[in-house]
Amino acid sequence: MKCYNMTSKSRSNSDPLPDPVGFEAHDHADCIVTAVATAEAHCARNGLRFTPVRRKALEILLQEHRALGAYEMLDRLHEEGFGSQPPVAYRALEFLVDNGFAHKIERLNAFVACARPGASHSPAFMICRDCDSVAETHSSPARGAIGDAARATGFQIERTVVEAVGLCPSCAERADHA
Amino acid sequence: MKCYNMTSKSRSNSDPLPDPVGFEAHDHADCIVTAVATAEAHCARNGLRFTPVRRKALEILLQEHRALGAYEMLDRLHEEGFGSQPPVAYRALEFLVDNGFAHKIERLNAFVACARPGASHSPAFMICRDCDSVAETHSSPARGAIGDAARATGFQIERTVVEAVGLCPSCAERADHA
DNA sequence: CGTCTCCATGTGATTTTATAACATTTAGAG
DNA sequence: CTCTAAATGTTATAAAATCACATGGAGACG
Repeated sequence: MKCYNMTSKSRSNSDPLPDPVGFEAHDHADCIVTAVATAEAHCARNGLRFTPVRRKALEILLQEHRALGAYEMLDRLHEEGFGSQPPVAYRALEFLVDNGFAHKIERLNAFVACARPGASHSPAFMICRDCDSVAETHSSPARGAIGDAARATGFQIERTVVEAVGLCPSCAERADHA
Repeated sequence: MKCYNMTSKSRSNSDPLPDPVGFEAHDHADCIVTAVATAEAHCARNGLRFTPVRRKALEILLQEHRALGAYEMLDRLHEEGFGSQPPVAYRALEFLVDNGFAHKIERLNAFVACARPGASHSPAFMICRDCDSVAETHSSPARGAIGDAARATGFQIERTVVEAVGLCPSCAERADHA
């Protein structure tokens, strides 16, 4: 299966794929296998329990390949035979986020699988305001204006939320036509 | 009244002020007057209605000088004689945010008065995970890794959310002692 | 001055997102 | 085998945000 490193909220299977400009095409089935294996190895190394719900939650995020709300995740997990109450989803997602297998998109109150599992990084996201697709890249908080400000004030940065909102290539093109 | 350009969530009047390292001391009463006047002028110039609720909401944010949740704002507005239902607060806050008089801190689901009203800018925030204080600075989205990624992919950035989470100077110092 | 229209305000109701509290189960240590 | 700590499941509730609709006031226009 071919797909693009871009996530779209409400795209049915019959819709055309979004314009891949700048978003690397890759083999999705393979990337799921790889990501799950990476997570499994990380857990084994660190004495973490990669339990069935946690594994399934990660698989769902990878399969969907888009930002999923906690309650959407809950529905999926429940369909798969897990519990039906919010904490089931929130706990699995918390585990994935804490261990770097997924990220929370604050702007959307939603979660995406990490595009670079294993690699320690400060993620940054580009969020399309039109189609809600999300692409992950990385930022260097220490460099740049915020790093300077932190050094100047004595603020110790532990984590950064960097989310750019705008138009993805395909929606920008559509907007131009109108 | 002297205060610091730093906002703290749960600091009673009797608590000592936070360490001002890196946070400019300034005359707070004056900064409120200036900010309100700036907003008023901007509205006059642009045919916007700077109504009583909107003005009061801005004054409250400025006075509090910290990130305020929508429901906290609602309580304050209600105390001042305005309506008691959530839309009252959400609408006033939306107006302030849309016009650059306030910003939403996504990470906290809360709002702060803009520290640079009038000046068009991409705000960035430093949020203390210990005391919830928030300091505003600015970022340059076009430069830096995210700008590069956007250009490379054809993503059009319209707005950025940049929030650094970590320890403010005073909480970092306290942590060192422990 | 009237009146029309648009926007703002106010309210009740509901939806969406997230956490608290506690019982039960299960994996792994010893 | 048993003990312990962590994980799972549940009910209940809190917190954040929006919907839908009635009322009211400011300004445009005649």
